[in-house]
Amino acid sequence: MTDDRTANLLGALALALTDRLIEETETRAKHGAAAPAALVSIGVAPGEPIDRLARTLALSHSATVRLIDRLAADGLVARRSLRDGRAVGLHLTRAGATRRKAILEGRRRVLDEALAPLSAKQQDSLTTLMESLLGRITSGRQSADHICRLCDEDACPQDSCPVECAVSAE
Amino acid sequence: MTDDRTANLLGALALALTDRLIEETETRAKHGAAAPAALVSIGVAPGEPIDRLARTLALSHSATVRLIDRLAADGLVARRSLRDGRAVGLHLTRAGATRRKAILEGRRRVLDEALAPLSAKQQDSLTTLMESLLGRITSGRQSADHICRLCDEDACPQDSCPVECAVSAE
DNA sequence: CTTGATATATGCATTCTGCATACATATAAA
DNA sequence: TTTATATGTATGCAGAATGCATATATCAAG
Repeated sequence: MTDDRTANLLGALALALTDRLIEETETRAKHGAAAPAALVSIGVAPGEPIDRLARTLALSHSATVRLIDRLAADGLVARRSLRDGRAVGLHLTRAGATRRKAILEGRRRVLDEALAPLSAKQQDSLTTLMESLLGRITSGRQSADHICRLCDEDACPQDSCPVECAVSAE
Repeated sequence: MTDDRTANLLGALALALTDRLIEETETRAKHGAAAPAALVSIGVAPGEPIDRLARTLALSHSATVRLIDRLAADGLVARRSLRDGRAVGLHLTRAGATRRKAILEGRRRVLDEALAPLSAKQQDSLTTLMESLLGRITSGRQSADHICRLCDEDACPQDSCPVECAVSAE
């Protein structure tokens, strides 16, 4: 079985890091913690409909519509019509893309600061361990998208992402 | 500098784990994500005033008062008068203590499941690495209490907690 | 006993959310 | 074609959680 203390430290670390990540990204997009995730996710897959974004964010459809309303009012997101006349394709405006970049940079800064005390070698071992944990946590396409909703895709190409791999391996 | 991918994986892992931890603990206490943290924290330090809890939870004072109102209405928390007539001492009722236990067990289950793919040796290395990260993230008493707001104290005695140590070392 | 600080509580507004529903469009069946 | 059903979006409404400003009670110091 797993060690009491290891489990406890993992829980504290996850919570502490997420607090910082939310705080950092939320202030850059306003409209709650889902807003930065929306900007990042739309940037990864432009043109996707609201319905899909709702699942990635794990929000209800109506909450997502309202979120897009707010981001559109801020000039960060634009709705475009699709072949399918029912759906709308979501895109970032130029300002939205800039904001997205700032969000990812803020996130990166928080993570860099946390990782600072580790040597290169230690970072490598941590990476290996995290790959195992992330693979385990993932359960299906929807779960994967949700986990990676704030990820910087450039830093983690699809074929090297343990979350994506876990989905493919199913 | 830190590796792109390592940083990214850490962010994804923290977010994914916290999602699960919140989901698990929130359903057991209702009244939002702060409620389980309140029950856990009150259990660690019974008799503390609302003001102190507010800082641990990183909530405004009024929000904390309302949260305690709700938890008291559910019969989980009791206010007792203190020597200082202005303040109230917070305590868990019997039902509150039971609920707290369930919260910690749920949290533990989530963490155990995530750690399952690691061998004992790997868990040891992970522990060492996390000690460094947690020490780095901590900044003062208030920050430490906040980080540990959902921790199981039995699993992590004060003198072995890297967060506590970071505070003492200041 | 007065003044200022501290701790709690409350009125009010705001934000974010979900549910139920309405509406438009697509898809399939008759 | 017409009809029925499913899908995607939008909106009315209500509820939960929160913060700010403020009121009240108590303590501590002069």
